[in-house]
Amino acid sequence: MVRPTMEDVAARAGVSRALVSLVMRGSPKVSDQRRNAVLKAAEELGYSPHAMARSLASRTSHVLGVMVSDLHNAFFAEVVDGLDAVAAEQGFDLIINTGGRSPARERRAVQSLLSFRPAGLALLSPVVPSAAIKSAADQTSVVLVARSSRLSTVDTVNDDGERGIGLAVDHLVSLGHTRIAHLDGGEGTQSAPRRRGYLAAMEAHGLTPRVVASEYTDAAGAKAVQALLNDGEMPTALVCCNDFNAIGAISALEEAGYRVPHDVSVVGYDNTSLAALRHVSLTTIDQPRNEFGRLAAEALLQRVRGERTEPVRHLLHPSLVVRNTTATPGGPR
Amino acid sequence: MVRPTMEDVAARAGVSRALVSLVMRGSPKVSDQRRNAVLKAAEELGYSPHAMARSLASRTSHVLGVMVSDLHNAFFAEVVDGLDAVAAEQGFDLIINTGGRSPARERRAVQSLLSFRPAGLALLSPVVPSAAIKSAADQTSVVLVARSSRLSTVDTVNDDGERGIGLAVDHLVSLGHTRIAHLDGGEGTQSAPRRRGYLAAMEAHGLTPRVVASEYTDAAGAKAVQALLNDGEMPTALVCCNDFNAIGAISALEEAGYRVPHDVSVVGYDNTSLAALRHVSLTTIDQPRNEFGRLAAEALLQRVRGERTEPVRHLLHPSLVVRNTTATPGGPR
DNA sequence: TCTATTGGTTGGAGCGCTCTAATGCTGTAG
DNA sequence: CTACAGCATTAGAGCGCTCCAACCAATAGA
Repeated sequence: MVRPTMEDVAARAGVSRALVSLVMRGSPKVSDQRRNAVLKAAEELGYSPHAMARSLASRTSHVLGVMVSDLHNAFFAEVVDGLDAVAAEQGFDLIINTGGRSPARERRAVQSLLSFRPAGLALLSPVVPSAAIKSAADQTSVVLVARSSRLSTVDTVNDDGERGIGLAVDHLVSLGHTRIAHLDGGEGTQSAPRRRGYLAAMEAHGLTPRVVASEYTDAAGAKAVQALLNDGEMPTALVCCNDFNAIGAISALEEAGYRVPHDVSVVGYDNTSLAALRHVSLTTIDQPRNEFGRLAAEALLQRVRGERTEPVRHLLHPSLVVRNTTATPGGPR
Repeated sequence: MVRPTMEDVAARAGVSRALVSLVMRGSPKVSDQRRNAVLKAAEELGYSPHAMARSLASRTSHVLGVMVSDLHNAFFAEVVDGLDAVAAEQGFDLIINTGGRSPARERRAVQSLLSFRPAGLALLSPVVPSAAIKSAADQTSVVLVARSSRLSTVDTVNDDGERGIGLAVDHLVSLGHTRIAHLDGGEGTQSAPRRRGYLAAMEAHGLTPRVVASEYTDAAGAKAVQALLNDGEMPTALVCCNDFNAIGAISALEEAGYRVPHDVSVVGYDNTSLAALRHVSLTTIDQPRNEFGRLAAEALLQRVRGERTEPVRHLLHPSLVVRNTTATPGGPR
């Protein structure tokens, strides 16, 4: 378990430690003969370079830190895929961490990532206060994904939630719906733009909006439908704040004897893997998650390379994914 | 962006670097006066210790590496929660990484984790060949979660899949079912014990087993039901290899006009968050995922502390979660 | 022939920290 | 008044690596 060092490899290959260092970094200015000797010795000893010693000595880092606020949410898995693809392309490694949506734990997670002195830090939908983000940004380049910020030192990558909900409303209107309600995300991070988008789209179509208070869970979606039922008149279409909420809404509708989409159309938001299940087959709004990750990584790497110091604000276009929970009012023709 | 070092803090506090080091490590042998001066200086400078320099100098590590084979699967999120809880308790940090279920990428991920010289390494359901695991185990303590191994140098944490499926069969039999089929996981990691468990349980009850080839996806579950339909006689209950498979099976059953659980009962495996959705409400087998993580972390820390060198093999008891997809044959009374 | 030039190679300093051994400084006992 | 604990504090070496400047052929140009 005691691992060989460069010195050991150098001794075995009969060269200096500096030469081994050059070989390990793939320098061209090494004769083939020596290179092979070094590689052979390294192989025989099972040597692999010590990342920390390397970055300590070079005063540079080839590591990007990623704080995922919620590992349970597959949304972030795809963002990480995008980050990883770009990072790997450019010779960077990712180290990931999670805050479990608890500010305290998240703060610890960010501290822990910073203690590795990463070249950059991606915070995926962080819940820590803005001050904590600022202090991290004083120490390294920071990009925020799925959270906006006015800090001039951080980059951000978000989807255009206003536009996304607009797509949902347009789709329903084009099917002939006029009584379209919105199940609102309440305090959730992205619920404000989504609500704005709903109101704007309804107004643009000359329709009367109806916002029902709800939350980002399936239980909340079901509860909101109960409220709608008690209220009397059921709309012919529901635009939900996210997929979980939509699924809850659908099950409550079905329990109450409504058929989806025959009697009521339902649209979700996020295009989670859930929505694609044939048993669910939810019409929803897709966010380009992989692209989020790619752009976040690129933003970080641009700063690392010193190509840019101005903050960048990416606002990506969501898209509509039509499945089987929307139809013309009165049922599919 | 140029960060202060211990030297800077020492100068500001008017003490030596060694004393700052003692304060940072919470040593008791520092006078309160100096301690406060140091903490104040550190605070003012925004100093935080450099994890790599620290572990380089101390030749020890307070980091556990975690390789998650698939970040998209929420199963692992809970395992990570367990790992994190125990690690944090004992002053260890987690660094996570993912292999995206690709052996090549996974290998890179493990290499990257090893380059940080972690105190231990947890591999969650790795797909790399056993040789790669062995070579990692030569370099640090390794624990495998949701993958078994005969390597004498690694610990393992698994659920007893045989017993889990047994619980499902027992449950169905107690409801009065006799024609119970198993949708098999094919090449999947845990499908062999699950199949064995099914066969053993059926035999124990004196029933005729029926294994249908399938896979760990909802599409495969639906396809297996199609095969069953073409085959003629539909069983009254289905024990599926996992939750996704079960959901696919359910939707295919419903499309074919069967009611679940009225005509056919369905049991999943894994108790994913999916299963708990009211729209799905799937009877399934729960694995103690959080416990997986806790035990994995403890196994690692035992080795780190040198308390144990013999490998440990944890085989945890799964449990049955009854929801709304199982009932007496012919429908709930 | 002598000086540049080039390409391969090396020693040594130093990155930010920890750890050991040694230092200075009380206070108490002999 | 010396001796010796016992404690807080510090200097210095060293962790595994990178980087710089220096070095040493071997070749090219004058």
